[in-house]
Amino acid sequence: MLPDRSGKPWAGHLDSVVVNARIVTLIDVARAAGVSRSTASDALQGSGRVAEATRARVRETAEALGYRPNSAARRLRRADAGALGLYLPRTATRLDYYLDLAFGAVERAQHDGLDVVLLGGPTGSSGPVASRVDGLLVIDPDGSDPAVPKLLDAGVPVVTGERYLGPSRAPIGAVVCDNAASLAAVLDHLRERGARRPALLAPGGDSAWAQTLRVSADAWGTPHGVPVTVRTVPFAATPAQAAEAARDLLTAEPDIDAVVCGPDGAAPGVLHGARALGRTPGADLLVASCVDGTATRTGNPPITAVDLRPADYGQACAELLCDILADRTPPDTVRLHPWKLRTRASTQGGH
Amino acid sequence: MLPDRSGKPWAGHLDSVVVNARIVTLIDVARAAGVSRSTASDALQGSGRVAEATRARVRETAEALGYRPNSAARRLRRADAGALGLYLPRTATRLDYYLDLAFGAVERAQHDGLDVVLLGGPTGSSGPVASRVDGLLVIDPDGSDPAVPKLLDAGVPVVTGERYLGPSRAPIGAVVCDNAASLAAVLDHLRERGARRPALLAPGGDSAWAQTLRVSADAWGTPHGVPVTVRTVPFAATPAQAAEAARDLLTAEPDIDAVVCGPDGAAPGVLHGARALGRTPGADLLVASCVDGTATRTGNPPITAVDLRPADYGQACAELLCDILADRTPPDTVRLHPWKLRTRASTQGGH
DNA sequence: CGTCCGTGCCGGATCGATCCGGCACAGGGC
DNA sequence: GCCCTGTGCCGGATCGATCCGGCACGGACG
Repeated sequence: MLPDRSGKPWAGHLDSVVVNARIVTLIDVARAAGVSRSTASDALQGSGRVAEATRARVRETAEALGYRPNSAARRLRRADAGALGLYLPRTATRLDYYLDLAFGAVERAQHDGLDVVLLGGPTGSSGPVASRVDGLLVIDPDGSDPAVPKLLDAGVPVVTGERYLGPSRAPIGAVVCDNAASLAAVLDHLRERGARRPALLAPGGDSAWAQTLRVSADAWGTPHGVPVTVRTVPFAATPAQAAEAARDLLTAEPDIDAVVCGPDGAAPGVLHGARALGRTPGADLLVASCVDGTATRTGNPPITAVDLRPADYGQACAELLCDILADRTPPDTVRLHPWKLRTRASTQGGH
Repeated sequence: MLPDRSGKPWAGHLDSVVVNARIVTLIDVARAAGVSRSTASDALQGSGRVAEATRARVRETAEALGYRPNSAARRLRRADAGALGLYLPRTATRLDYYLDLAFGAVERAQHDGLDVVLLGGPTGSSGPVASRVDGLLVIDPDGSDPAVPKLLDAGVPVVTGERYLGPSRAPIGAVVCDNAASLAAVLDHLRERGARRPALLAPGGDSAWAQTLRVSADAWGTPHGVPVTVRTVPFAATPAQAAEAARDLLTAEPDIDAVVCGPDGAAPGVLHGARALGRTPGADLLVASCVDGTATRTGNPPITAVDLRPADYGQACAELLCDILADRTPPDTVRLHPWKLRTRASTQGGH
């Protein structure tokens, strides 16, 4: 039996005015415009040799008939998928960051006529991804996530957001942030505001972002002659865990006068834990975060943070992948994404 | 020129061991198994009449050769798209809610072998969606969002999350929450905890959720003989706006002893605004939210809220759409999604 | 006037999987 | 021995857009 291509209850209004509505194909356009399929195709594509008058006529006919190219047919012929896959870490934190990033990627991808397919979590590999997407965006790949190597070996080009530090094949491109520099900027800012004994609640996990933060604290402290106390909390730390870590830290080393935490989600917990010990965030204890987000913007007090500009970041990742797919950029390109320090009341100091 | 289907630098490891690797098609499998294309197809599909021994042999050959069906070809022949579109409101709030929901939808869709395509915001319509997806999920459709009518008229079935109240064609299915009941449950809970003068910071906007909340406050208040003061704040209220609204409200009517706010993002603002007036959230002022989220879970104090269980909600939306597409469920089905009240310290009361 | 070349358009082949009608063969019933 | 039924497999057609080779026509030039 032929697949049902006729009218359905959900058919659009265009169909409801025409009896026995059918999908308009290129052949219909060609017939109506009095040309052949090839000419119609060339006219609409901009390819081939077509007289300007013919091209215009075909375009008008297509418009008038409501012609929509069948994407499956086009993809079959062109041997591409017309879509990018997007893999986000399935962590409980930084969610608004990832959603912003996703929409940024969608915006850039549709600029190149590509869809963005949201890939499932580590659980369901959901079958072969190769023939369904032209390339993959893998965001904040964690070295211990078993899904990442599979994606890197799926047979399509992969661009990562942040570097991939795992053992598998390297991605064909990456967009990275200079996390060492942004952490240094935060520590510089805290020093400027009077902090002498900063500490870092570093995120755990095997992502490049987390690893860089853990390593960079020392790299900043040594030349400044200021040891930075580093304590590791889970990547997706709950506020309760963050609060407990902050209490431990401030109890063990009471002269700590500034706390930098990793993801924005942990910041409210730090505020809470500090207050429980009688400290006043923003005054006798400066607080900052390495990631900006709802929690830092709306904190009480609002929390100084590094704005990674997630929507632009997502755009940049999609742009790099599109550029590589279209041969506008050579493989193995790495691009740098700029960040911005948002100074807020939590590092005001001055007590 | 033929599209390049040969080895590429990003080809997977399977290709790197074979010189001149090619994509394995059904014909290759058929030849290797000593049968015709049709038989190979039937054997792998489970359709047609095929001897069990043959079926097993074909399956093994396919596995051994690493055969992956070309999805474009399959979609062309079967006249389907193999994907669902997901349209999320591009609001600045409730982001984690929507991301959880999206992953829920992805999980359910891949159970039916479907991809989920993330649709862009109201700006870029990104061309015709009809031939790229088999159906659409439109979440929290706002009556004033111009993109929604376009999606409803795109020529594919649409399932909405929450009802669509706009003027356009109705969706073919919907998954709804009983928001009147959940608001009533919150108000009941507050009364039980001693509140006598509750107020609602209702969300603005034309979504069914927002409209229901605004209407339901009166519906609860009248039989209880307790007027519920309703003040409308923007749907995507910033904490600052929420704080200001709370201050206004509590200044104008100082005997208000409980505030219910709409989205979770507004709750911290309410806490802040109340404290600025010398009130103590959780003690002499109860606070609750109609949506659970990071902000309510991690608030200080943690805020009682209605958990809409977004991941399950996304699954339910995808499931309804899949069921309708597969004719397992008749069109125009509406399903009810259960919610749960999370009681937390912000409504402890007892001062 | 004959040849050459460039423009404009067209026909057929192609991508890969699916589906339907039909053929061949074996076995059973009369 | 003949017909009839049913199983197992196959060939061709099909989905719709794209792409390449090639044909026809008209102007230019020697």
